[in-house]
Amino acid sequence: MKPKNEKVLSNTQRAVHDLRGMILSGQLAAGTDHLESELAEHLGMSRTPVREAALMLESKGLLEMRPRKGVRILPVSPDDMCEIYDILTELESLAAQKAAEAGYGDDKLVPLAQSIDRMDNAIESEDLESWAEADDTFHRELVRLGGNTRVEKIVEMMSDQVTRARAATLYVRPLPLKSNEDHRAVYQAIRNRDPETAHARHRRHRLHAKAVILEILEKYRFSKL
Amino acid sequence: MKPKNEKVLSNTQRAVHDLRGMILSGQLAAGTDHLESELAEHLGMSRTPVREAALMLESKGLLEMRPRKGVRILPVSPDDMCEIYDILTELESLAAQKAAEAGYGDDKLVPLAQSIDRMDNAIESEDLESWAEADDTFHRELVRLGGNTRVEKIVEMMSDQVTRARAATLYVRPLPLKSNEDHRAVYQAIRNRDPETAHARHRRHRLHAKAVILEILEKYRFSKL
DNA sequence: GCTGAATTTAACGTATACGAAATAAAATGC
DNA sequence: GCATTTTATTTCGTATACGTTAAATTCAGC
Repeated sequence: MKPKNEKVLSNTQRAVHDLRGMILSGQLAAGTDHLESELAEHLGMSRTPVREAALMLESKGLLEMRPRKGVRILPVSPDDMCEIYDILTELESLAAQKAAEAGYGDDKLVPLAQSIDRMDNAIESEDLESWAEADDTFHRELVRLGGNTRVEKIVEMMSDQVTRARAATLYVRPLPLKSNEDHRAVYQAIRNRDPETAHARHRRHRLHAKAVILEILEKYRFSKL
Repeated sequence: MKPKNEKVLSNTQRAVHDLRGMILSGQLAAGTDHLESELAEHLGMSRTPVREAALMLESKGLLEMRPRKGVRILPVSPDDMCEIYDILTELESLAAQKAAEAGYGDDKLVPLAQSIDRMDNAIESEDLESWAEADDTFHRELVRLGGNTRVEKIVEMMSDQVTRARAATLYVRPLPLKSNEDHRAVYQAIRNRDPETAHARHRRHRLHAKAVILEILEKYRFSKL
């Protein structure tokens, strides 16, 4: 049996996927400009699907289309980080609360528990890359359990915008030793169907994360990322 | 002197503006499908800018592009309303808190105060249309004072999605007599630079609004709007 | 040598064209 | 008369072409 998962993506979809990847990986660096025609050639398609993709990524906040200056990959300033972390704080805490209200059984919480374990292991072996990946999974899964599809979309959008910043600061941050305490507390609150605690604890977690990041940005004089 | 405000909008921008207007006004009804070519003809332009506009409105959640079924104007279900009100609750409360932290002088709060007065007058004369308009202004101004541009964008997006629903329920709702007490309390908390109260009070206000709306939708069996 | 006007160039915005894919319609076989 | 295959039609996805306009360059005048 051949896997029928070979979906036929349109060029526009491919362009969105590829451009997003190139932006998040830093291959298209923050602050740089790129002509539609260059991007089109690089992706092996005409300008039309590239423009459509750029329009979509523009409304996701990853880039900006400026007539005759090309497509600009948007940098993220400390002020932007501040805005984004404030939003993530509110919406993820809401998700934690809703997840606790939903009363999930342990089986539904397995991915959450697993990501916490993976973070423990990663810290043990000081593997920051896998820690970051597991942390992402935890947050994404938490939001998913919150059950608000719009919150999911918004959080994903915001996360995309800070991905480069996270990568840049990962190795100058203190080891997030205490961080998993929060994760566990949130997880337990959801298991115990305690919305108040889930909300409050996750909120605290995010506020702390924001403070840590902003301190780093200040200390290392990162003005654009 | 002729007003030089006659900006030259691109066709794509015009299409976004016009289509949004037609959707919010109900001229393009929720749940209906429209071919790109029809819309293009109606707007007096080719398919290219219409497609670009549709792409943008799709990422704003107003419509959905479905190959060969045309552009579908997205209806808003009670579940959607629930999601949206939850988000508005969190983000507007955050804005109220930040506005109070910012420590604005009375002069900066004039529009807020004015919109409250206009709501009073509107209720006095039972003019629901102007009440709704002033209420919108209050909320938009509050969010603006919050100073988080991303919150502004998101709230605007969510508001667009419920505009039709609000119009549909405006005349079957009880007169929002108590509502202005909340507005005043939030306003005073911002003046008094009391973030806690501003946040809590606005949150309460929004939670109540959500309950009212959902009750109406239930009572009148609105399943799509 | 510098400032401003004229010219050239380049990039975008958008119309148009066309092939591919999906749906609808028609025709064929049972 | 119904199911199935074939054909026709429609609509979209995307390449291409072109006029417009902003930016860059050249040139003229002081």
